[in-house]
Amino acid sequence: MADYSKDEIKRIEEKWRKTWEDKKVYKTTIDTTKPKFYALDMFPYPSGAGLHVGHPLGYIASDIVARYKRIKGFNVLHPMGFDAFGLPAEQYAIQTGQHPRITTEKNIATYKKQLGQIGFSFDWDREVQTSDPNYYKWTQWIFSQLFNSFYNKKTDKAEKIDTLIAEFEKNGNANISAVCDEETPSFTAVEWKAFNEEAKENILQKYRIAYLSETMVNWCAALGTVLSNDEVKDGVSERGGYPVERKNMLQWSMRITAYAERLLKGLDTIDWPEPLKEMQRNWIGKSVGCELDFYLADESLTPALSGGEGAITPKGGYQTSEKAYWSILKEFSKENRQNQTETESLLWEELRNNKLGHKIRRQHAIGIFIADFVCLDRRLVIELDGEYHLNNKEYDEARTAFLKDEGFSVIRFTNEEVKTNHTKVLAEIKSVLDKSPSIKESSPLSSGEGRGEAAIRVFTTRIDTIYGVTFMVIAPEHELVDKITTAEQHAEVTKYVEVAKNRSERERMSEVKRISGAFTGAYVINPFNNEKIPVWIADYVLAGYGTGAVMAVPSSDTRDYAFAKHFNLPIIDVLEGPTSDITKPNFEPKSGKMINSDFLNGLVWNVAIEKALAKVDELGIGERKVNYRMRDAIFGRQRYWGEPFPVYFDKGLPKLVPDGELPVTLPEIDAYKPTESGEPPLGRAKNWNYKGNTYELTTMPGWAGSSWYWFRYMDPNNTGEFASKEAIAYWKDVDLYIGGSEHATGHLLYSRFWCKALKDLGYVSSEEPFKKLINQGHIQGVSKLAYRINGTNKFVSYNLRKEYEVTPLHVDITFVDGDVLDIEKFKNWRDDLKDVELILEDNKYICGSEVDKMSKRYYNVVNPDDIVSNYGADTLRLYEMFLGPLEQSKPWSTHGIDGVSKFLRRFWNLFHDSNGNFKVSTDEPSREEYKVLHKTIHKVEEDIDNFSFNTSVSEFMICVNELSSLKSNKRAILEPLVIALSPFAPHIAEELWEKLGYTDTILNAAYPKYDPQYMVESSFDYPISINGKVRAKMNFALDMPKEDMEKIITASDLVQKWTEGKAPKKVIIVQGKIVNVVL
RNA sequence: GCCCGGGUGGUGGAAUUGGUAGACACGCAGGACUUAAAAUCCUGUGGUCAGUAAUGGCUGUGCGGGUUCAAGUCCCGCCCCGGGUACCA
Repeated sequence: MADYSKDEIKRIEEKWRKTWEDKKVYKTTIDTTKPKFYALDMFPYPSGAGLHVGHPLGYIASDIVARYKRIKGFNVLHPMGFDAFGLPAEQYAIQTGQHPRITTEKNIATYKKQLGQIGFSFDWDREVQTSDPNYYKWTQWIFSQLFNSFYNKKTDKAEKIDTLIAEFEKNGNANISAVCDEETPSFTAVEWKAFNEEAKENILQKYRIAYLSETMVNWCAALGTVLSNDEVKDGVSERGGYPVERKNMLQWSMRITAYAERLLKGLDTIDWPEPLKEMQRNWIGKSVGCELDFYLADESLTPALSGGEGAITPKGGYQTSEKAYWSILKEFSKENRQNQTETESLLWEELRNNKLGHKIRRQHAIGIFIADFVCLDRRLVIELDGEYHLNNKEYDEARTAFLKDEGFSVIRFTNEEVKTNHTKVLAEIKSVLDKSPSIKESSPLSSGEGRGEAAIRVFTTRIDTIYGVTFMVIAPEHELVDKITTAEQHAEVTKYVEVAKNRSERERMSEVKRISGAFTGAYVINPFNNEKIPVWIADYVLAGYGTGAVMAVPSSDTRDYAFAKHFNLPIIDVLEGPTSDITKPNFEPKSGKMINSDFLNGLVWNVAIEKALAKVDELGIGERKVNYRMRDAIFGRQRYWGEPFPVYFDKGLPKLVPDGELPVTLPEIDAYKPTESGEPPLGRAKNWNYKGNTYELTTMPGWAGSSWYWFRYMDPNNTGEFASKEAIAYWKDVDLYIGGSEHATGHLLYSRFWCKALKDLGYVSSEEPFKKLINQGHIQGVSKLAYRINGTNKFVSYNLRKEYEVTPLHVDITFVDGDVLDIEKFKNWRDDLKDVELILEDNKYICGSEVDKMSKRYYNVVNPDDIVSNYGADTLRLYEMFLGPLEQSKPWSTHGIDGVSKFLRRFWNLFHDSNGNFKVSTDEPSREEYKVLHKTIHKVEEDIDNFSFNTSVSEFMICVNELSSLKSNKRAILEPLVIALSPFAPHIAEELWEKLGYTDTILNAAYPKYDPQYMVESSFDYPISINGKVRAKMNFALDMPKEDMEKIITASDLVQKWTEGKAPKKVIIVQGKIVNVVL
């Protein structure tokens, strides 16, 4: 009676989804008696558009694997959740005032309803939402862990910052090998102890894995926030396509660069698609080379040594502070100058304006300290011991030691001395000054010691080509540009720097590569051959990579070549060989032997590099250096809808909210916009503070919550830990992860980073989070187009459009049947279409088609719900798998969905007689029937293991076709078959399983065992090919000796016909495969 | 430009270590059932030539070469499409 009709399908599927839910058949618990399997999908961001047919593609695949592994005896973890923080909900909030939480909750409800119709075996009790305070409590906690960690290069892992502080107290930072900012100053234990809290924290920020720093960020004014590098594509924001500019801001960052090497190496240990690994490798961008100094030629040094504003390096000029501290010290010294003590004022009046014949500066930063008075020319510091100094002997000693190190001598006077006897004080100062040598006279460049101070450092991976260097190029932003530019070139250089600065990133990228640059007038000396080479600036050299300076070798670098050609600079060949000529299209920069290269002549590139490196060492002008393209990840966003930081500011210093007081929940605010004063939206929150201290006002970026969520699924309701030790020990890592490749350099990189950091800190055991990863392809939408004749309200049918100037309009695909437009629906769609005139062909309006991203704005979204209501969930599941290989992108079309729908009906019919009554026979099946069954079991198993779901669906179809023609309805065949099909089409399988008399869910059945004995054949139909072309078939026993076969074949009519009686040259017999007769 | 993928019938796509190219499905054509349609079932279906037909020949996996008894699969040289990335020294 029960036909597998549309209504019946609906009844069956709804019945089972309800039963599964009621019985909680997907509930997963730790079971140490079974091996675990963790099948994970990339959790979705719940957008307002709901699910389209592209979303379930990966979910279906992972669900098949999850169900398959379960019936194979694994304890399967297969969860789902939502990446619920994000920009769209917030943009919507800005426009409408609706709280992003409400938008998000609504969207999640839609997603869950849609997902619930497809029969996924998700354990919804483990659902996570990143915007849930119970979840982001732990995101904040992880942030705190990273804030409290640094990267120890010796142990090659992250460690607690406390151990670093202990080391500072013991030995300063001299012996420490830790990842830190390049500009971190060195200090001794004594100095460390002398630092005030602020200075200490400033140092620690240079080591922390989560840290605050002044950095160049991608600022998107339209979105009112900064974006990470992976969120910027082609100079515009990935979301929305708004312009992005570079801007210096105080920002939270994550020191992912500390993990660059491990992130790179780890790729070799995981089973991911090669293109994706390649993307990560490129993103990390490791290049091995060396840094070396090119000294400025003598005439270029003059301005450098004149002192004053033209000083070339911090140590040689008036800017004697540590660069990293300059911004802080500057403020202090300014303040000090305004609040001078009486004694200081007194002395200053006598020292200023060269009164003693020497230029004296007051409150001047040297290194990390501020000296009261200093004469830079004579390297003398004059200190007054005020109240502060008097009470801190240790501090004074540390200062003196430090200043001596910097080459300064220090004389001290007490306040008393200055007040009571200042003539004597002045006389003493003058005599010391007069006695000290002027540094102008002892040029730092003539002694080996100071030489490095007047050099430009370059990074190169091709030190072997150093004899081909004919000029140097530095970035327009390079710090030495002002210092080395000669007076004659000053105007030109300044102009170029201005132009380069004002060209936005977008312009730089979209522009056709235009060669531009300017000569600075300065020269440097090639340390290998003492050649004098000019220094240019050009924007093809990036300030942010390497040292911001390159040694240009136009004969082996195409950019240098183009530059040299454009500005008519010399070119020296250093490579010889057929592919070593840069002007030829087959140029290969690493081919050929060195020429014109002195002691490197005749060597190949890699040998030459080693020799040249040895020379660099010998000269002491540089060292081997590994550079990474990857930058630290910006971690703050000026947005509302994200995780608040567990950070508050106490006297300007960032402090963590104690773990026990987490989460810091997102406050309610009146509008989701920046404040009038330009603070992030959180600045609007009323009475939102930590014990009176202001909280950090930015929120975490979208990737924060997704960088660890797979751990939370292991133990989602734990209130004491992000996941229990037991759960982490059991579930470990993800065995199969399915999702899109668009997350290659975002989510997938950050997740690996956090996983490694959590491992270093002892919280998890896996170095890599996702052992096996598959990128499902994108299902594209097929848009339908109508053609409006320009300047009219007429539309012309597809094939007639060529005769007019037309503009295509995306038409809602629900108005189109095949290619034919439903004119009525079209006209009623929008007001502006009410009165349009349609030019028809054959009385029809034919639409054009185009493959686009499936998106609301193209009106081409196909909803899985519609497919489910028309065909059922099982058909949707099978069809999406049958579409083609999982990894492949393809446009959606429902052509062929009838095929899988028909297959299910035929499968159903195997269990039913022509009246629709359930009827299976208990007779013993024939060998042939067994063969069909076992062939299917085997092939399907193999296909699932290879994630080749389309071919496994084919195999099921073949199986059903064969069983149908055998009219087989044997229980011994059908029962195992239902189990094998159940991962693909769980509803129909469960229904038939019940009809077969089982009361427990099919999920608890055991996968049928493949028995190869049914595959064993005694004979084989050999294709007989003559000269490689198959002409006939002959049946032979598989164990027949080749010689016997050859005799029969040679004697056969067929062969006789082709050989015309002559003996064949050769007969090749591949047992069980093919026979080839060669004439 | 560079780095990955990939090019197979009208369409989506199959093809272990080289071993019967086009599985499976859609579409199309013909037939059965039906008053009719839908549904279902059966048959055929790469192209081409010969033949009433059974059948047989030639040709065929982007293009041009090569290796091999045998090439969609391996090698060399090109063309085209998709994705990623971009002055990274």
